[in-house]
Amino acid sequence: MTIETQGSQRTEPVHKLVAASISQDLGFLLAKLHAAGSVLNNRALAEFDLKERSYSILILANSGLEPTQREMADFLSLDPSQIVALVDELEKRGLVVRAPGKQDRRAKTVTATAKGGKVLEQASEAAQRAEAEVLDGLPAEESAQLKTLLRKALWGAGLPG
Amino acid sequence: MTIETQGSQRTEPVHKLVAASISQDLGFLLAKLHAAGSVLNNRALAEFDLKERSYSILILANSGLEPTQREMADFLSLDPSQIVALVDELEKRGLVVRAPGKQDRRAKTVTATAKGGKVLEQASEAAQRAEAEVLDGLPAEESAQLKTLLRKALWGAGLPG
DNA sequence: AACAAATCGTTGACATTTTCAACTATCCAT
DNA sequence: ATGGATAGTTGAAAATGTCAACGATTTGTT
Repeated sequence: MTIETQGSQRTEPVHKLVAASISQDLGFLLAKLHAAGSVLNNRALAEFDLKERSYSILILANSGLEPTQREMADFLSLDPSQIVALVDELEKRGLVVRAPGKQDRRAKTVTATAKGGKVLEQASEAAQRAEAEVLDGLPAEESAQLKTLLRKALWGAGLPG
Repeated sequence: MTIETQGSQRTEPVHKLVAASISQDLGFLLAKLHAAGSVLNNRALAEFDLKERSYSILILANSGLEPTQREMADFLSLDPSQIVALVDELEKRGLVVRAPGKQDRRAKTVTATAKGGKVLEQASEAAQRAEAEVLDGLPAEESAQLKTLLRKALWGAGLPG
């Protein structure tokens, strides 16, 4: 507990091994920043009995897009069976409801309830703060740039926002 | 199979749900790009009987930094017990060797063998190609920028390279 | 020097997550 | 109408993650 920790820098103490070439590997960088972020995110969401997974389901349910479970599975890169469990729990808590798809009765659309919307509103703020903490090392402009580049890498030019 | 896919764009077909606000969430973006990359990475590394995990161990072992298992655990955000299993397997295959730490005999440093170096050399090329595929949607300059921003978010200004 | 507390690798138990194959109900194309 | 695909669900199996304990060693304190 010497004086070294002067700023509010959240960035990790620079590790001896950063010098290794793996620090140039995209997969590693993504995994590591994601790991760091997950800890903060889950900690922030725990207050609302949510985890990253259930939080993302809730966001989609509240988007107004009336997504089906299959669509959520594809979009979140999760197995459909995992969606079942996540939606089950959120539904049991009264945060979302399932409804049969209007064009396709096999499908079930998931929609947030009013209560779900309320919870999400608060949880979002907490998640925002967690994200800000992860991006503590970057000035605002570069944070925005990072996110833009990630979106572009995923979906190319035809981007929202 | 209409005409739409004109370029060599690897980027996913833009999903209906990109419009949801979760597409602005850093954690989600990291997870999703990481997931997409992992598939390609592991596919590329399978040829050498490596996965992302063992690959990263091998890189560190070959770095010349003589990392201990503990250092690797910290740096890779893995539990020390997982390192044991990974190093066990690589050692069994003759790609790395364990040696007692010189200052600290509790610790064990892990070093790549000549054979390990050879394998790594080839595996790296495959991983490079996989990474290029993931970044297909981004021009070279933006790819470099993305990686720089990730490093900066992780370790702040005191960066290598 | 002697002791206590902390650390490193390892093991094994336990929980969580992932992956996959079935099954029913429904849709779609012919 | 029939056959083949697809949505959701269930449950089992495999892989991963988490954690507490232990012997061997180091470090700090007296």
